[in-house]
Amino acid sequence: MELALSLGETNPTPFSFLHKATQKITNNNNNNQSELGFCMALGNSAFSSRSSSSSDQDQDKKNIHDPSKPVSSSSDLQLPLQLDLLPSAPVPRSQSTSSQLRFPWLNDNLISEPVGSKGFDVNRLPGVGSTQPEETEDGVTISSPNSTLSSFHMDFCVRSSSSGGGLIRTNSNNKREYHSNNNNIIECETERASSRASDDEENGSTRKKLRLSKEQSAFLEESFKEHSTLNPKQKVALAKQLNLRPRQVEVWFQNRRARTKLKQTEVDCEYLKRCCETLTDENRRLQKELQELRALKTSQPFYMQLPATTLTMCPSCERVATSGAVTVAGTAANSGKPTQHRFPHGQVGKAAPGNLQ
DNA sequence: GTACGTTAACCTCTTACTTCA
DNA sequence: TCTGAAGTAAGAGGTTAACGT
Repeated sequence: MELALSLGETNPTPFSFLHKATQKITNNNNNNQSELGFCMALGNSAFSSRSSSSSDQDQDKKNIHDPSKPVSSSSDLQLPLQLDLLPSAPVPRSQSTSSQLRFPWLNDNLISEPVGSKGFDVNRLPGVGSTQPEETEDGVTISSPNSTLSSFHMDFCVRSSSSGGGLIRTNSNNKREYHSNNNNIIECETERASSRASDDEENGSTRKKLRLSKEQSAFLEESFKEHSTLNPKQKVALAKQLNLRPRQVEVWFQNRRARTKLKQTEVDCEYLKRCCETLTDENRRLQKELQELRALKTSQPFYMQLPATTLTMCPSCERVATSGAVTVAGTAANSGKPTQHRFPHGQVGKAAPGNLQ
């Protein structure tokens, strides 16, 4: 993390990640026919442009120009990584967990569906015969919210976290829950499921709340590290992989970006607070120095007859060489030669002409 | 080349719901 | 058991860029 603070200055910054931001602000100021007054930027030093593949050009363009985007992955510094979310070879049904487990409400038609492509998940109703839910282009399942499926009671617990499209989770009470496609949760060994289902049936208008499984979240998180935005292909692939609707993946990424931004804003805020405090202290110190110098000016007018050319600033610590240096410089100024001040950092500063006011 | 409408992607704000202390 | 805070999925509305006419 680097912080760059530029006051009334448009010089190139050593902070590479600031270049774009500074440029942007400068451009804005140019439009206003005024110079940049204050520029402060905070960010990850890893910000850098990256080449983009043709397929991801649009997304990458956005990624590059948005400094708010987190750059946590190595892919931001390397060649673009093609995110292939589809398994290289489809897992045969016989190897999948769901093939070994049959939910009581699943008929053979559904069982014969490939796991990854179709079937039963938190968003899709397991269709029964011709009553299969319609799926829109977006993958949105149009189905009755008042499915009776959720009223089934799980008489067994499944080891798999995701099986047959439905989601098996372990809740805080160490009870397994089955998240059916209309978001009702069926618990193992509890009566809660049926009561909840009946609640849902009572007010079918209430919005169902899906809770992504840890595995789904982790997978999405990994994908987010690679790309904070998704192109349509990636979105669909990811949705397929996780048995979610593309819309859900889209929303997750939106919320994830918002969360990242919020956190970054908090960090920025904290940092700016500290910077503000530092600058306030510095300002106080400089005011004090100025007062001292003014006092010196009034008490020792002899020196002030000399050109007030001796106030220098250490380029390293940016501290003004104080009264001692002034005295030396002033004396040297008698000889008309520029004064050399040895700063504690080993640099040698040259006294620049200027007025002490 | 410019203006205008459409569309898709994204952002921000908000709501509804879950979880946890 | 109740309650409030925090976290989060999802909806709504606005903005912006790309594209076609």
